[in-house]
Amino acid sequence: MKFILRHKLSILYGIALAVLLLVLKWLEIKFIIYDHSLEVYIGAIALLFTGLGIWLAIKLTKPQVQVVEKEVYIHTNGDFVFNEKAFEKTGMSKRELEVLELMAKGRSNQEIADALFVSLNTIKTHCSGIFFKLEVKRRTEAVETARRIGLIP
Amino acid sequence: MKFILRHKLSILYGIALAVLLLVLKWLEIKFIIYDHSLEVYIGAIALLFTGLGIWLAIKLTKPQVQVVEKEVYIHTNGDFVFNEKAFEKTGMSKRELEVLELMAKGRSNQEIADALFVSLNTIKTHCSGIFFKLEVKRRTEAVETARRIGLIP
DNA sequence: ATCAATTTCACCCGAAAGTATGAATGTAAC
DNA sequence: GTTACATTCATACTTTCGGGTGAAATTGAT
Repeated sequence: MKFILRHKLSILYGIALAVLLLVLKWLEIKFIIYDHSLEVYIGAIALLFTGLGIWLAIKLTKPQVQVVEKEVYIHTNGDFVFNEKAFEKTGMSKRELEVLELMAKGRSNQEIADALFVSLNTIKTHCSGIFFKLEVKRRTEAVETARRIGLIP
Repeated sequence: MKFILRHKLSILYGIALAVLLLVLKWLEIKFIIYDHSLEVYIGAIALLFTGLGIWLAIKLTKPQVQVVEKEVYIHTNGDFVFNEKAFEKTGMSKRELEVLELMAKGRSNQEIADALFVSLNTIKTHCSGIFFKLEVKRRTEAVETARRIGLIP
């Protein structure tokens, strides 16, 4: 079942191809066996596969994604308010947020590990998750982004 | 979310393998029908016109553009005032402040070097100076301290 | 119960950051 | 002119960070 779901597109293409081959065979019988002109057959093939090509191209070409940045101004009256919506949009976990907070305070991974009573490797894993979800490459960048979208003061 | 992160490469390998299998299957089909010259001819026609169809579709259809709106949060807490007194107390130079500002934006040393048209080593030297004068050990800590004492927004 | 996500941890490796030291400029002050 | 400091750059070395992978335990929801 999972296999079917996962290969939905491939299966669809496979079925389409099979149907096409059937049509081909049918055309062959109709035009060759009854000795009508070969050229009509070839023409039909050409037309059919031109259509297939067009269909394939339309189906398979990815639509170009144009990202339009919509600026959202947030008024902060000095006090920090946690942006719940932004947090959910990132898909970050509670633990990752904890790590992020300590990160923003300038703590090293080792210090964060000690503070949360877990191993250094665990913190590294959390960091990777944070960077991926915030779409950044470095911890300083992560802190900047997190501050901008209202995850940390 | 984490699943994708963890198996990014594996998924790519999977796709590559799938493509390879497809190619193999295609070759098989090609050689099975090899001994029927008419069918080879028909196949060539089919292939040719499929290509034509694809070409036509790509050439003639206007590129479909999918617009994705991305919200960019901007805090309008604009009441940042540079703390001149704190700045002088640190004994930092103008150049070091420049570096600090870029550092706070999450830039890497190399990126800062490129932005200021100096070498990476120079930036490292400046960083050392900044850390010494702010009495910190890491760049994230430096950013936190600088923000706290009012050197950067 | 089982399935997905979370949290935890480990290992390897390469890249980036940071330390230490020395040195060549340029510039402003004394 | 020399003293002091800012700016620039280099080399060598250590530490930290981050990517990629695999895996076990736990939790939460259906």
